[in-house]
Amino acid sequence: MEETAALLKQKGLKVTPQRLAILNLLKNTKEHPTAETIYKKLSSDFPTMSLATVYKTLEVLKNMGLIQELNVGEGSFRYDANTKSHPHVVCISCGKVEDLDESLLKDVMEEVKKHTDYQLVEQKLYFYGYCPNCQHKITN
Amino acid sequence: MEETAALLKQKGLKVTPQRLAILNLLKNTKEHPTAETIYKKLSSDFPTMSLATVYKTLEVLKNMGLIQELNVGEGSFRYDANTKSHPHVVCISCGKVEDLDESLLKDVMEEVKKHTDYQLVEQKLYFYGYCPNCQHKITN
DNA sequence: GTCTATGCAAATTCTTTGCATGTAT
DNA sequence: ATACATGCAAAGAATTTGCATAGAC
Repeated sequence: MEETAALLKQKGLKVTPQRLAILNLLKNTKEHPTAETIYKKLSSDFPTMSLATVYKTLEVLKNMGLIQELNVGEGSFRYDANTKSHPHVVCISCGKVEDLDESLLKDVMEEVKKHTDYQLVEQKLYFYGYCPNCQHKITN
Repeated sequence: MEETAALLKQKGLKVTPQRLAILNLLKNTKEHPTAETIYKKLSSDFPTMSLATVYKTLEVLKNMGLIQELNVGEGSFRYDANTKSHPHVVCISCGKVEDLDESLLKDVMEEVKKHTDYQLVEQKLYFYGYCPNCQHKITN
């Protein structure tokens, strides 16, 4: 993943092992982890890394537009290397957070613009329900 | 507002001045206040009321389905006496949070169901942009 | 009178900050 | 060599909890 290093450099950021690890982790997961989760996952590779570094790094990456911060309604933030603002589905049984196809947005935005005189620039769409897995559990 | 007392009673809750005040405040505002805001607004009428009581009351009212909790992405929650899950617009200049017409939802949900195998039960839709007021400020 | 709600203070959780040291450039 | 990043510990904000007292029923 030399690509990740290039990304950081391009943004004028120093390339440190911690930054690489955090950004790569986010790029290679679909889990939308929290700062805490990231910290725990990396603590085997970086036993001395502090949670503060995770937060500082996430802040920097967010400001540089390399990641985005999600707020699913839990009281803590989740992070996503997909920076396009795309809709999410949250499983209300197991807590999993998944992406929804972004193609939804166009139609939705059209509709919304009819209903408001705000000049819209962004949106956050969260859908809640039972994932296929949890549907089975409940049925049984 | 004897109606509010009846609502509480009906849910098996004791009717206290604090609960009445909090629920009435939420019913009579379109501002989607935070716990802190509610606390401040009521502190003239209830100088001895504590913030913990506000939080406890909001928790109870939420669990009873009399209010809903919003998470606009600020790190603190807002509260709304309209318990139907309806979309919101947030002004990214002045921070105001307004309701959007709920009629939007039907079409949106139809569309979303085509894109996921989750069994959807709810959604939270937040749109961000500039309110008419702030649009003027920026233009000038 | 009983049982729940309140108010205070302390505790928790998530996140941010200050500062000395370490490290990428 | 310089400037920025890291790690630690302490501070901060939002929220929750424990417990004695007060108040609703």
